[in-house]
Amino acid sequence: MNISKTYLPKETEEKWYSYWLEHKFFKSVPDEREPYTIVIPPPNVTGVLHMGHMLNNTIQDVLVRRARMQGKNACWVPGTDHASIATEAKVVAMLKDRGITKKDLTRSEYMAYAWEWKEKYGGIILEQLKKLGASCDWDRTRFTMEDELSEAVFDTFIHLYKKGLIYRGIRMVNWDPAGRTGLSDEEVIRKEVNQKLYYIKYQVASSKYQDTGKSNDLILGTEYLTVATTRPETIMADAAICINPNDGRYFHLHGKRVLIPLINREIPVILDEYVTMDFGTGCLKVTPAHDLNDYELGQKHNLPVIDILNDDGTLNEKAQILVGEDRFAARKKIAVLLEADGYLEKVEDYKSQIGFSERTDAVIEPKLSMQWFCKMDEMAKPALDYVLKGDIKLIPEKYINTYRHWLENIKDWCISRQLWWGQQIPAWYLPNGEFVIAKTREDAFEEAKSLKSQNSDLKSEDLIQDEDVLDTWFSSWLWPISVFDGFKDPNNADINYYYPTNDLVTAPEILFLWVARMVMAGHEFRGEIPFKNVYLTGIVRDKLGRKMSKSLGNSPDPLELIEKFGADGVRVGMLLCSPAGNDLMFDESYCEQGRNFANKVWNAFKLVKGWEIDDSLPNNNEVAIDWFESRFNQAIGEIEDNFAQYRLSEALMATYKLVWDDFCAWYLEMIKPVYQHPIDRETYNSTIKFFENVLKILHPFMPFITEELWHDELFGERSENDCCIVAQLPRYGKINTQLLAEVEIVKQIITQVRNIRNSKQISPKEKLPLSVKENSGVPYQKYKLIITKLGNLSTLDIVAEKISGATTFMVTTDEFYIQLEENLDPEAECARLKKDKEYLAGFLKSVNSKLSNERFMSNAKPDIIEVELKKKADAEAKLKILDENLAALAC
RNA sequence: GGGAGUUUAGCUCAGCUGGUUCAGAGCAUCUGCCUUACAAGCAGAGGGUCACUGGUUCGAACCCAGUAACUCCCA
Repeated sequence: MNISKTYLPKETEEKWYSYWLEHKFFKSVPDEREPYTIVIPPPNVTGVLHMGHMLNNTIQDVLVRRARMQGKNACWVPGTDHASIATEAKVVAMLKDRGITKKDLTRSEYMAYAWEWKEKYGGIILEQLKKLGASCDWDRTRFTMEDELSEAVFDTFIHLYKKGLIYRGIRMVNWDPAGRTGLSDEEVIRKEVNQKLYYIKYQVASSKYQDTGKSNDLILGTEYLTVATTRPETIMADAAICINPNDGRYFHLHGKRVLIPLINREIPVILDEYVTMDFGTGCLKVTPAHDLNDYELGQKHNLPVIDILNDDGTLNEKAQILVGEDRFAARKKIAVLLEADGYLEKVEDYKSQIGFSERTDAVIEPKLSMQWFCKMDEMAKPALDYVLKGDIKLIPEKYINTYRHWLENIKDWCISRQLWWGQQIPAWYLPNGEFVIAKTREDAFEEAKSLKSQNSDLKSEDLIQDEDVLDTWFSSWLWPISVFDGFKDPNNADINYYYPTNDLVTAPEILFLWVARMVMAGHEFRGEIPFKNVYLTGIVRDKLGRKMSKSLGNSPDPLELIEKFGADGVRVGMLLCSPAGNDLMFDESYCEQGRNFANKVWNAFKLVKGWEIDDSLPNNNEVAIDWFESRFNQAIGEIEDNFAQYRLSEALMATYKLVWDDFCAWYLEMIKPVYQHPIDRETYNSTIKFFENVLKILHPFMPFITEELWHDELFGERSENDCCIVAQLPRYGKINTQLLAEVEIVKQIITQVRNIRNSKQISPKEKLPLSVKENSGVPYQKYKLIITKLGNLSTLDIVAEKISGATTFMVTTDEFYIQLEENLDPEAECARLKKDKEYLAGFLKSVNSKLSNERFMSNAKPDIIEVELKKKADAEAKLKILDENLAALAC
């Protein structure tokens, strides 16, 4: 027999992953069993595995493997998301490498390149997930832009449009002037930037105007108001000046009008409590076309929208001055102009948050444009109810508040994007500007012909499809339904069996973007929830608490981690530092701990593997066997409880301690035969059984090492399909609580003996004599063997009298004596006992003060009083013994 | 600006309905061990004013109010 000294993950992992695949253990088809379903949050096709995926998918795999081992029909559906913007960026970069620019391509040429890119790189991340051990049903792999899923997108778009839930409208979007596209909020990166705050003077009209109300009669006064702005180049787009109605400094401005410097356009002074009085001067310039908040303010006050910027960020004719200048150049120039004409009061340094394009790093320009929207308020209501009623559980619960807050203040969803990669909006424009909604040109043509306004010579080619594509989330919100073809065939066997799914594991960042919308889609299109539980993971940070990011370079490469510590080690490492819902401060050392744990299991196996059986030997280990069985069952209960609450790291820790401490450090040590001595058959068989159970409960966390060991001949013959991955988890069995309690006492005794050995620097090899004067009723005879073995004792005598001149210790109220060869140090002994006494006396005092407190006695529940009385009795008994021992030492 | 959350040992976190000898776990640290399963290990030990200030209560890490620091989400 030649077993390596440490566990070597590499060969094991590949071997078993292929074995599982070959034997189709990940595959799921509907049958009579209870289903357990997870749909993967589809990673972007552009994605490479990062630590967030590692965490997320480890959790999913643990849940799926556990369900599988509970006898459920476990189905984990994998797939990828087409990720419009991210992919478009990759494709544009690829084209650039080949010397092609997107502008030179037609839409269909471009799409051909994009698909080429997708086919080449789009599956990388799924391959990487296999290294982690992810037990997805790969036959079910889907892609949000494959034909069938796109069909679903078009159908739902049309459905919602017909229902009146989709409309076109003008709205402020994040405009990237370099990329010349709108961006979603998620693609905007906010950074703090040093800027200048310009204080600009606006001339106030005289009071004569107030009387006549005709602007012709405007008479200029000498009065000015001052506005602080970071964007002086947008003053030409101003629609009003806004002040807080409660601002005492400006009561005299109520109802007045002012002139925009340089262009002398006249605008009103309006009142709104939106303006903070202590920022800047308290006067806010309202520029509806170029600021989101100003836009909303403008809507409220019916202000005109004057857009002075072109798509590329240069000023247009509406600006009247500096036309054609870039916005930043214009900013500098206008400051000079203002200064020259005396309109610039001062300039201050100012720090503020500015949005940048994730792709081009250009400063984002809020811009009004025609977009498609999906109405949300109607759909939000049932989505909220599901969560509030508890049909869908959010874990941790704190997210219910966040979820509610969002849904109660929901805004319509802008679903169009100025990109090519994605589902093109199925809207077709007629030459007269009208449009129809239809899936195909043919359908659109039919539809268009039926419009009253159309003349009969309308041709199919006259229709022009909307250039924009749909937001990626407009396909991913259908994911739990579309992966089971629930749109194409709403009554098929898969969707009826697997839907609603059980658990969704995802990041809290996309609670609104994705989770809430899936709930809406589930209700809208199936009248049902899409999943029962949503487990929201934390964000993986480095140990300094910083988010992991490419630019910081603080993110380890998951594949290198797997290389270094093994997949099992990394999985354990991830879970060890991931309390439910909190961010996790990842550090490689957790993976090291995971690897060490795998190694521990490996070595326990080596030990048992080395044993020879001697059938003539009696079983002396009944107590140890009974104890471990009870302890195991107790731990199963704890683990199940933790899983029920989705406390995965605690479930793992309970498993870890059961295996390392109880199984390895206590049980195996209790029964381990002396080196090169055989073991009896009964103990051996029980141990093998225990070991097999240990492998089972470890499997969801550590699939590879457990599968490897499972197939060792130590555990007997295995048929081809007898694998750990499909073994049935041990069920909760009976617990002997008295035995468990007594063994805890036994462990304390052993620890005390070892402690004394350690503190007196006695070699671990030297056997010590121990005597016990039992007062508590613990049947020590029963545990003699165990205590003698683990305490390395020469004798264990049960005595009736105290032994003088011995080192003593107490466990509960039982007294223990070790007679050492050399004289004990009475002073040290004395000091130790006195310290114990002091502690006990203090403890007793606090108990007594409670018991003598009338209000405690009259208010506390009877069982609490009972406990206090018991504490008192115990403490008094122990004190008595201590006093006797102290007396014996004459100190 | 609005909302949510966090603060317990050096680190990461448990601590349920206020009451067991309740101040815990893992890691790290320290001491002693190469005791033939494992030094990626074994044995033992030491670490905390439960952020701060008040309050409620017979009793507070836990409930209430305020303060401070940090984090996230929305704007």
